[in-house]
Amino acid sequence: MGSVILDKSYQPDEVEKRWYDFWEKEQLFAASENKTQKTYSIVIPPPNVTGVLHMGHALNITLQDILCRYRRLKGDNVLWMPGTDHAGIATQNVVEKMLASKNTHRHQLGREKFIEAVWQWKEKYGSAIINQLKRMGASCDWQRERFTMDEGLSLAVRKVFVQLYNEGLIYRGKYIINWCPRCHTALADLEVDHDEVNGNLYHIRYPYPNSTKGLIIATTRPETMLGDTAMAVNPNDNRYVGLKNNTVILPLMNKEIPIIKDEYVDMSFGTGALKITPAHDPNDFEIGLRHKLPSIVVIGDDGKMTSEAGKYQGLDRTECRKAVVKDLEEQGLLVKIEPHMHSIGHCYRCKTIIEPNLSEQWFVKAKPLAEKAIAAVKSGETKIIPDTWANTYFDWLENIRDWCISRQIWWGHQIPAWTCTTCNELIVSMDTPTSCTACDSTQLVQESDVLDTWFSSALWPFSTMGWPEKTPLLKCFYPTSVLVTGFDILFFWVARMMMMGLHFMDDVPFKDVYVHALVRDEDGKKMSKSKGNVIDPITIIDNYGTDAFRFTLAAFAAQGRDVKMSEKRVEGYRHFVNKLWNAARFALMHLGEEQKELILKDLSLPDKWILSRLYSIIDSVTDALEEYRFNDAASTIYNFVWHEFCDWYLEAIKPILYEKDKKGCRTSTMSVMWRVLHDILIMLHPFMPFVTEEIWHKFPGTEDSILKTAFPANEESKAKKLKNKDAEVEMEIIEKVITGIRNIRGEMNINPSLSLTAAIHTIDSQITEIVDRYENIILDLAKLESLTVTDPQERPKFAAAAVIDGASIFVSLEGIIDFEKEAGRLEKELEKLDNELSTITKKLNNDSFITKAPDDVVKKVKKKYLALIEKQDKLKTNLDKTRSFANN
RNA sequence: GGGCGGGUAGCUCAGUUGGGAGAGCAUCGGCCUUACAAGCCGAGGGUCACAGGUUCAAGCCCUGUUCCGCCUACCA
Repeated sequence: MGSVILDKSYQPDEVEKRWYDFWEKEQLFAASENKTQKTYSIVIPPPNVTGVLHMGHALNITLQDILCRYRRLKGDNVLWMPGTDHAGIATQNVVEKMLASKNTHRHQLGREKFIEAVWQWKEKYGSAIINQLKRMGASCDWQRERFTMDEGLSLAVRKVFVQLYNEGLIYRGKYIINWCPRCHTALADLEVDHDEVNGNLYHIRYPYPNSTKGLIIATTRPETMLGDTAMAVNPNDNRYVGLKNNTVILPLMNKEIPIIKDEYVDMSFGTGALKITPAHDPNDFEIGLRHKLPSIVVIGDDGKMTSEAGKYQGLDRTECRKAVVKDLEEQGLLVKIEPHMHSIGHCYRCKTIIEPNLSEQWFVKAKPLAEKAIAAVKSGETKIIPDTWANTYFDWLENIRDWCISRQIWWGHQIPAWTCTTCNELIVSMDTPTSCTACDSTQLVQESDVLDTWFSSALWPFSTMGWPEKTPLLKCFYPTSVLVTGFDILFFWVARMMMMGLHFMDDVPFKDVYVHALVRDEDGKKMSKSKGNVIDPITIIDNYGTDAFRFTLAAFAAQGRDVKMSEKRVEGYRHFVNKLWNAARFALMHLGEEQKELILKDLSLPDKWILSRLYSIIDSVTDALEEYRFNDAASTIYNFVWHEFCDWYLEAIKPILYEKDKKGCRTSTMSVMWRVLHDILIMLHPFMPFVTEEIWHKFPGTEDSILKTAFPANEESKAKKLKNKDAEVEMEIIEKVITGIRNIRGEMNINPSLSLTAAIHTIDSQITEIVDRYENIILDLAKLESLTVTDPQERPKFAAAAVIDGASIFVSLEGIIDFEKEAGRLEKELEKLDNELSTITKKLNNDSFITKAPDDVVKKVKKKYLALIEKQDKLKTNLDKTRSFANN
């Protein structure tokens, strides 16, 4: 008897902590830097250091961990590089809030003190997310954990900046950028979320000088008119060809501004006249450049009107709009207000409405970098999976605009540029210069802006591996094998890593990009704090265990489809974890300590069958994982474990284990049970690391951690030998006999404890043989007292009949049979059969099907037809008999 | 405006070269059968969004319509 008795149900909490500590202590996740083995590497999408784990991380981490653990089991030298991102604006916001609660402000502290405070904050809270990743079971190489603000990574940032500047790919200039008045910084175009809002279209008359007549423009932003420096019409617009006036008066400001002609103006919109505000609209800015118009900044960095706005100075931009509209109305210049749907940009960090503002910023010239990034995916050097995302990737890169990389915040990599206050020379350098390169002055002031956080994360795949040094790590693991990420950062991060990787490493940063979906709530809505539909992964883990949670995520992670998460689903997979646990519990009750090899002598049919099935499952799971079909892999194992291994195999071998079946070889059967469960544990390990490790250690014939074992593979000729089609066919016959009998029991409401006798009528020698040989399996699983095989003869009267291919089974129900009920049951069967038969008959009566369909298809259909006819015949006979019995 | 994805059982979804419509959960009926009631056995339930087309054959391929979701864009 068995060596270890497991508890009746699996208790995850204690197990998880114990094994994670063990794995870390033994350094089982550590990558080796010598390149003798096949290598496999992934860099983690670094979570924000301020962040807490959400569902998106949970899915992302689970998928990466499945890949990493799978690859280790396959024998690869795996590096999973972990780390966090300094998340400039987000982190600064958090710390500023903290300061505000202490009634202070960053400007009160000063830059240096403030940055110090952020570092302190990071040290204190920055490990929260890392600990949460560990609770997910993430098998990262924690010794190598990186942070985007680490010294090494900061050096990489400076190096990249200086080189790009010297190559002319970074420049500084005064352009319209997206300004967040609340975060008080410029943002890249990508960092602006556009939302449709119900706004108004204000029609305003700009009078000609000394006239009450004038031109009418339409605008959604009347407050910007204070900064208008022209009015524009299309040169092809007939309405304005013979225009006498070439100026209008800007209302409220009482300033004469020119009427210019520019083809940009859309003649079909409104009156075809457009007001031009070069300092507050990107298009107007371009037009302003073309026509050498002055730019007047009327809205300041704080969102309030500047002194250029005259009497509106100091008003907030929203208040100013109201005031302007009111004044225009009073002066009779407001023609009308129309409701107008349009989209408005919001800051992606704080949701404040973005202000397009003229300001001096740093930019990356993106086009040349983008071209290489496009080519690498076109040529297949990097594969995007699912490939539908490649189109999105191309579309963005092909239309890319220059990337504004400077941010007016303090937390981040300060731009390595200095201005000489004496001669105004701009110096860009890796190291802090001591004197001006032009005039030798020592009066140098460093650029106060910091870089966009995504600038440093774009370097992540190589900066984490020690670049610009030529490290062994880079040699081993760059390019990385795959990047696993959500589509929401395809442009932010993936495309930019491609650009930087190709430029600085001269090679793609990853061979595959696996783009997974978003996790939504059970109604398919995006989870958000404001909606209150957020499910906290840690709560799920507390309640259901990490393994159940991970398996749920994997099982629902179908390519191209969002994951809808609900506790109920996790609960379902917790049952699966428990099922596995109990299968192991059962096995361990029988297995002895000494069990450690597969014995192939005297195998029973269930043994041959389950081994055959095991080896096809190994193939399917392997293929699915190689192709990132996580849900396929998960459901394949799930069905195998539950419905084949537990429902059929373990039940079928009970007669042998309990030595009721004298013909069985108990030793061999136990070895098969051992081997199949052994391989199941390994295959499930990437999905459910904790429970598999726990069982593994109680399992005979195993030593050390399950992480150190090998994934079952089919390279051996053994696999070929063990795949056994005959056994699968034979087992199917047994299953059908048993199911037929069970069906009768169920339909006739016969208590399972009641033992019955049954007879099988058949002339099929294969069925006869199998039923005879494996009688006790059938007796056991169908709860029969006896089963006799006979040639077709007079059917027993008090019996219910089940018809399968090639045989009728009569279950003796003497004294309990209800002929009416039995007739009803058979009629129902017959009806189903008739339906099937009619479609198949139609096919066979169709000449073109016979002539045009491939032979094997026709053959199959004919065979099916014959089988159905035979079945129909038997059912009819049985029905007739039953009816006649009923009437007697 | 452009692009992408989706509409299959009550719910969530699978369905890999076109050839017998599936799973889980939920529902109904029967069971504490010595691994598991977080379980076992059985059953019911679908015009595969709609309309055409190609084909011997369409959930799958083509065209159109419609509904939903997402991404993207400087029409004031």
